[in-house]
Amino acid sequence: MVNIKDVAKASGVSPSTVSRVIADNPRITEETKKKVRKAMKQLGYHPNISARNLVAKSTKAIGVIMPSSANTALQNPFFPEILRGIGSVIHHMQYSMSLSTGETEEEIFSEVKRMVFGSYVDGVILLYSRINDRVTNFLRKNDFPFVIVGKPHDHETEITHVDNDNFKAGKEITRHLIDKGHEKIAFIGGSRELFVTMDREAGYVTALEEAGLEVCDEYKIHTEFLKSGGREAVEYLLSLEMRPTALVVSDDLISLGILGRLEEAGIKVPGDISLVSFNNVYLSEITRPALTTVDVQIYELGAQSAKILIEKTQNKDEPVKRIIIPYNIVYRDSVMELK
Amino acid sequence: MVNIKDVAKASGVSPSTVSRVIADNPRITEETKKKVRKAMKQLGYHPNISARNLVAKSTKAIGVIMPSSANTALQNPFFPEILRGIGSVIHHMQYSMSLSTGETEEEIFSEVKRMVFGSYVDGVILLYSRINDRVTNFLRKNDFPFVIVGKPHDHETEITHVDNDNFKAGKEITRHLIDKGHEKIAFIGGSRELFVTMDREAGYVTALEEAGLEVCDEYKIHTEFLKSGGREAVEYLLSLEMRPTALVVSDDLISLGILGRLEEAGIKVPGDISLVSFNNVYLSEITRPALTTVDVQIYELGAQSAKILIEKTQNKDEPVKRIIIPYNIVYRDSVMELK
DNA sequence: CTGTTAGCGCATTCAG
DNA sequence: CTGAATGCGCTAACAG
Repeated sequence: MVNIKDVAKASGVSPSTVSRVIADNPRITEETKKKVRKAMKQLGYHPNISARNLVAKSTKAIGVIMPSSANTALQNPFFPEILRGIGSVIHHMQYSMSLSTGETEEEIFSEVKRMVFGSYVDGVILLYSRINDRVTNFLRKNDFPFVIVGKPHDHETEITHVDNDNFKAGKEITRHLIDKGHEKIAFIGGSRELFVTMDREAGYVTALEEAGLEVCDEYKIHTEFLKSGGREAVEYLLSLEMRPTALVVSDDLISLGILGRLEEAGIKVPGDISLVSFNNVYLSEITRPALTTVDVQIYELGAQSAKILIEKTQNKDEPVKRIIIPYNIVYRDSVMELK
Repeated sequence: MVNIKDVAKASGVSPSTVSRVIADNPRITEETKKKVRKAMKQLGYHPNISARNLVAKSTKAIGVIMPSSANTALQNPFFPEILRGIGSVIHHMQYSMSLSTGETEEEIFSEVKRMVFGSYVDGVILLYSRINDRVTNFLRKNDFPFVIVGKPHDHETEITHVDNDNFKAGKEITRHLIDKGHEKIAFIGGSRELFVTMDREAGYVTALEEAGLEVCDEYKIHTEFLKSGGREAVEYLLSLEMRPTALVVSDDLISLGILGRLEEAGIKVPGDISLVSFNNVYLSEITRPALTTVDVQIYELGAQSAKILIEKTQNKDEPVKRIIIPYNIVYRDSVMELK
């Protein structure tokens, strides 16, 4: 491995000069810079990151923590997309990205500890948010730079996070259904433990109330994320004497399952039941019918969180921030006007 | 930041002893080990990775390179799943995983260079395989440990890779259709540039030939991966005077699109047309109908590639290997017997 | 069984 | 504008 000394020797300068050339230090003559760079190229020199990290006390690397992958949630196209967003800014800032590999909560926690204590990364992005999460608490206690994608469960005002206004989105998309004449509207969401779900549901409830519509608990369904494609949810729904005419579903992937189950039961979407959902992943365009869904700009969610995290790592006393990514509703074919 | 010296001082031994305790060197008394460990805990000591990497000349990190994400291919649930597989073994080997962040081919290439030259990682996993790929050539030229998931386009016998027997799988799944009485079977695949596609297609062709069925070019369709959910593919198919009664589709996600377009056209699956596909991602279970598909064991593909790569990094002259992950066909509801 | 010494490759004082 | 010296935190060779 060719090192800084070799380059120094080859170009007839000292190692420190070479170091300065690497950093493009303005106090070095263009002439010597050229000379040195030529030598670097000839020898095929590339600075060693570990050595550099050691002295710089920074790795220019960001850790990205995925939720524990015990469940199938990870197959949600949401994740590749958010990784793309994160990757984009990380790349352009010349950082690198270290992805969590643990499957259980326990594994993930020990991994984060390694990342933090071992100075693997300068900051961490949490792709989930759980009540009383060990990782979050740990990061806070150690005053380590991190951001959460989504809404933190505790200490919301003390944790930098990037999120959508899920309440408003839930309200608006429900409102859309109401505008189309629907009155019996049910909500199907994932785990109650997720803030996204609850916020969207709260928006749904508010829209109903504001329209003077009845809000009944029978219409609020929570299905284990993705579980058997929402079969029970649909069965339950169909068993109701007052069948809803429209559904607000909190995730496109769940919608896909619902769609299948509905069709199985011979119920047409949007003919018999209208459906709206959230996220606007690629899927929602190719399902039949194509979904009317709120585009939460997943890519942007990732990009912004990376951006703000990097700022934080570079300036420890950046204020706590809360970034709200705007959403917009994509109208497609899963809603029908009720006359 | 508390370092090895502090621990040494606090426990009344030398730094090297502490170092040995960390490595659990058997030549150290249990007694002193205890003493030192206690001090480590008290001080909250954790070894600094960069320093260790510097002397060890190894980072215990693996780079994972995704295909350029200009297209939507990345939204394929295939990727999160293979990352899980890779992550699993990486985690248990106490390695870490660095994910590529570039979007274009160019960006990715420069990133790989950084990884390799900067000693960011000990080895690289390529999640794609392209003809005359710069990254592959670069890695080969520099004799840097890497493995390809899928079949290398060039120098197949010189590149360690892990793959399925896509030819055989293609043949077998087509055979299944034939056994069910189908004779007019079309193939819908992604880009011709991908070996997976071509191998599966070759298997399809062979099955047809072996059964004495006619192989006609009109039945071989290649659609830009995912493009508008395979709309043209379906339109084209329906325009044929000899409409196929069954479809072999090279990817579950494409199948989803096809399913939608077919239904749009009022064609029932499997009633009017049967369909089989590949990968067995979560989707294929919740579509309607659920897909008969070949499970290529994505997770295993990832896990094995990580395993063999780590072996390679630890022993530079591991022989070139080729690992074939067995597939198995999952029979669901998208095929109907033709009488 | 443990301590001393040296050095990994680089960036950064401090001199000049 | 450039060089010499020092240290980042750790491991390994060599003594003892």
